[in-house]
Amino acid sequence: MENIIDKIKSASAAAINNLYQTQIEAKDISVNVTKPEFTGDYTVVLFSLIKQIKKSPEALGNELGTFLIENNKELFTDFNVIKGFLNLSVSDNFWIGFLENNSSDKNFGKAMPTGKKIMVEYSSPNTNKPLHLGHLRNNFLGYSITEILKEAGNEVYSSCVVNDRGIHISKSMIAWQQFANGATPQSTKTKGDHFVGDYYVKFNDEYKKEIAQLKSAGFSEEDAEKNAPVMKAAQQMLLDWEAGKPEVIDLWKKMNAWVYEGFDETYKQIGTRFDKVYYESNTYLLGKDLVEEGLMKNVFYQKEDGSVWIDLTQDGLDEKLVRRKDGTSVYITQDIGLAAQKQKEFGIDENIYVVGDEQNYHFKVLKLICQKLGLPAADYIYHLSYGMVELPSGKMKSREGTVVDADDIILEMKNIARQKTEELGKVSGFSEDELVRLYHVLGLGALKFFLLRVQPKKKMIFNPEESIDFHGFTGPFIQYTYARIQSIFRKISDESLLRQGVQTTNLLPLEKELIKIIEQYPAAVNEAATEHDPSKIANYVYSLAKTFNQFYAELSITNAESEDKKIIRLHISEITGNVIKRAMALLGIDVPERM
RNA sequence: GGUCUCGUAGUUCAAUGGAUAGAAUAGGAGUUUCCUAAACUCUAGAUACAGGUUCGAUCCCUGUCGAGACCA
Repeated sequence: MENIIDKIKSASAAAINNLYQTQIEAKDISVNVTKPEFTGDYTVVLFSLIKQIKKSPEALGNELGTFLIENNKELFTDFNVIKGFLNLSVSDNFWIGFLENNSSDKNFGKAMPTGKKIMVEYSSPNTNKPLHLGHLRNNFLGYSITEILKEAGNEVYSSCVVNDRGIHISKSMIAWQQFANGATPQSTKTKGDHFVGDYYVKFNDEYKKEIAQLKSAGFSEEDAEKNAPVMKAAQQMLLDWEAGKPEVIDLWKKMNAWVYEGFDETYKQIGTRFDKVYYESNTYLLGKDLVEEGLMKNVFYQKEDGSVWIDLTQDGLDEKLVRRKDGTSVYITQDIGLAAQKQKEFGIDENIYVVGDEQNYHFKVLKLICQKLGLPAADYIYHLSYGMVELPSGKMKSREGTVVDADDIILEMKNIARQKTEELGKVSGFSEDELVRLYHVLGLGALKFFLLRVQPKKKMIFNPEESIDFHGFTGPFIQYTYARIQSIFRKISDESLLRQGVQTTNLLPLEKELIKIIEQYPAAVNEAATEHDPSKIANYVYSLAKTFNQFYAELSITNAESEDKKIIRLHISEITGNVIKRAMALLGIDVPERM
């Protein structure tokens, strides 16, 4: 359905066509929401038009305004021209009609199917350490963009590539073998991913110790690093793994299973799920055939030592290695292979990677290579790049113990939710189960909103000293607004009021303001989807909740001055609640009926 | 050294090239016989610097300074 701004654009284009016989496309006309200090609802910016239509902005504005009102009597009631701006007033009837058509539509905002298939790859953890705050940003972004793209009418699959092989895993394995004495997550009552992560840390401690010993025995720094026994053991273990040595494979499976158990618990908490999980241990050999193909097509070339490269200097990048001289592949080779694999398996039109911005260069290269190889959909590889989550002191560093652990922060958020709720004392009559559920919804709502309200590409700062707020531009603020609305509907005795038609013909400013914001919801979803930016939804839903709270504070709903006003305000409340719930769901955030 | 990203109130974030740069938080002052005060109202406070393009620049271009990432 065409929204009001698009309507104004096409009406203006038609009017210009009619008045001046000048072809202007609707999309080239700029229409904004009118600033509150001026009269009107929407503003046509005239400056850009006067080059083609040789008129003064005032004359053009007046002629265009007159024409628009004459020919769209049901839509516009009035206009004024100030400098180069044509301010149009939209009739209350239009808004009331919009409200009647949509107020009880639970699916309001869901776009018509586009027929497009999109894959979103995100999360992609390593199996040697537990998740931290940065991973949460990744997971929330990936989940949210998946839901947003669905809402915008696409068929979306989410996928995850688990980095389950390589030297880092071997390190944890060696440390466990040497120091664990057979301990398990069960025997130590430790969550599996933390358990394995502890041995990764243990490995590094031991490695440092050995380096220090070797150095004091006269080794150079470099030689010490190479010859430390634990490092040599880890490297040997990786070779054994590649050779398929049974006891190594068994240990590897056992330790990965512990990690997966831990991850599953966290994923369940935060609501992450995937349609398809790839394991690098299965995919790391992909792409080898594409190297051959690339050589045949002369996309790649071979150096004298036998290594295979691609020359991207024409595209402003460097030369990139795609196969080592010993025949082993590099990271990007398997990424190319996996991109082709996803394409084959799912027939996707767009391939989105949610990966941190330290890999910007990698994805530029990946896209270029795929394009040059002529892989289908290579043009629609999109790197949804996001900035680091930093502490006030700078980057989180595991070596300095400044990593904010995902499980810890989730637990802390829930505890804050509990504490604040108890202080307010509004939850009498809740069972213990309901309370636990509420703290979960509030704690995760605050955390998710905090991480999603910022544009992905910007790095963000998290200050653990000042815990995440529950007031202002936050998840709980919006959840609270929703709970208030539900409370209204619990109180009204006569449900049939909601099925009655709206009789009012005039809207108060706050009533109209709310309807106007609601009308923009589908456009907001569309914008978030095309820009791959959940923060657009966060900002949108916040402004909706904020405006509703003003409306709620100033106007009485259940005790409205007339029956008609009561009915229309109930309709407004209902659709506001629906939109808040839908928009929050796009961020992966649940809303409580009471809080 | 090369490439890329970012620089907006004390702090954390907004602003398809459009009007007097919005919020939140911290600060100051208020609002509760009536739908949930996790709310609402008022107040004070910012575009790193210098050029350029444009009717108009926080946004585009160039340079400087500052923060970060990647590649050696």
